[in-house]
Amino acid sequence: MNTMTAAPSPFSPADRPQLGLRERKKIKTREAIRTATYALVKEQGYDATTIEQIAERAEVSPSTVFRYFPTKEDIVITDEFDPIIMDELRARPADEPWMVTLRYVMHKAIAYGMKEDEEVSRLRTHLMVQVPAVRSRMMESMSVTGDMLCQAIAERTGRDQESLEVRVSAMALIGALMETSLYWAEHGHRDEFKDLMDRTLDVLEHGLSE
Amino acid sequence: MNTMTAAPSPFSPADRPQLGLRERKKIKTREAIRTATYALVKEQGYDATTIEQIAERAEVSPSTVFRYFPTKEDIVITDEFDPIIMDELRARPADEPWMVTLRYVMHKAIAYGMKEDEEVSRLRTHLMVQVPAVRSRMMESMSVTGDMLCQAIAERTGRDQESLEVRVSAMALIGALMETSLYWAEHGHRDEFKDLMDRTLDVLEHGLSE
DNA sequence: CACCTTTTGACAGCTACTCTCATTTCATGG
DNA sequence: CCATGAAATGAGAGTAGCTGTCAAAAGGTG
Repeated sequence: MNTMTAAPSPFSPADRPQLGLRERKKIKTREAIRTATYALVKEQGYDATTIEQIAERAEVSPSTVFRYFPTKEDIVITDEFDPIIMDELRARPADEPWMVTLRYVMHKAIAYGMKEDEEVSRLRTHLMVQVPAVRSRMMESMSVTGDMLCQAIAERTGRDQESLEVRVSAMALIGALMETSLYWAEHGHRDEFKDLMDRTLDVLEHGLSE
Repeated sequence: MNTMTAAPSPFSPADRPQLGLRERKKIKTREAIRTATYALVKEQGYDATTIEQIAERAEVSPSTVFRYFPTKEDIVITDEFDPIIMDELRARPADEPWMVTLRYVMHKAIAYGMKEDEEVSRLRTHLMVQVPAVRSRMMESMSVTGDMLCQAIAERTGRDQESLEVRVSAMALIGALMETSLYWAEHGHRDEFKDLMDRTLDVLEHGLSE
């Protein structure tokens, strides 16, 4: 479990005086690297942006960049949603139909993601479409979300978390969400993401038979 | 040249005299690289196997390896199924229920994949579980399959190939198949893959609502 | 055989990423 | 306030995947 503490963005380091100077600096460095990366990527594209450039603009050494993020892709694909989704899932009444819960939680997650920084959300999905490495890494990270979903589904339906059925359900859902994001980005973010999500959930709810 | 033994592909170069020497050599080189890779990976693992070693054993230069395969991962994740699946899909009567068609075609694809070389199939899925890069690349390549599936679904259901609904259906299916493969490998290939596939299709058919 | 095209190998170069080690920066107890 | 230990950083070397170029070799053709 990657409980790396430090819920990322919505709070600035100054808001948490209870943390030591060391911790606050770490958060600041993390944000500096991310900010530098987003800026450079917007200026010159993902591939043309090197770690060295990122390090330079963030005013750290290249070594430090790798200490904070295992890969270059990871710098752009923040996944802070997992714990939020999980909490929201658990907060719903246990007897609520699963699809209702899912729909509700997804709406919440979208709202959260948008509020944070819409432009960043767009850049991220844009990169998912354009840069295969980013898309791949995103899928990888979503499979972690998948494990989490398995747990949630198992809790709700009383089935075994490790059963094929549960795992397939989770992965089908992940794939569908992924494709929804891609669709949104490919169409220039013109649709309301929430509406697309609803249509996606409709498809999953009724099965692929028709 | 140590190939010629256990040719992975159902056709050996010698069987196709209609091709020029040039074409036959290319096929042979391709197979040599694959064979060398599989052997080395089995001996010392994926990460420990370098392109240089592969080139050496296949008796070609490293440059040539990259000419035949864009990435190291691609050497192990053959995807020759797409055209077969597509052909089989088109060969089914147009009024057959979609899920029946899908089930039939998947069975065919599995039978084909197994007959080819069971051990290679196992090694491949094993690598998918163990090596993230391979798993990622596999997903990437499956999204190509996804495009193809969109076309098939659109043809069958009369919907727009580019519609969100069709794309979500395809991607959910892909995700589910992926997870089924992983499940199979993680459980030591003990189950019959065909049975797992049936259970997966059951889940998709009835929707994730329950 | 001569000529053209395709394939190959050798090599140089870039960059993501890893590892090690010395230096600096923060935390803490006296 | 300082001394000691722990953590974070920077510098540098090294690995390996991957790209590009160019000349040599092999295959095809008249």
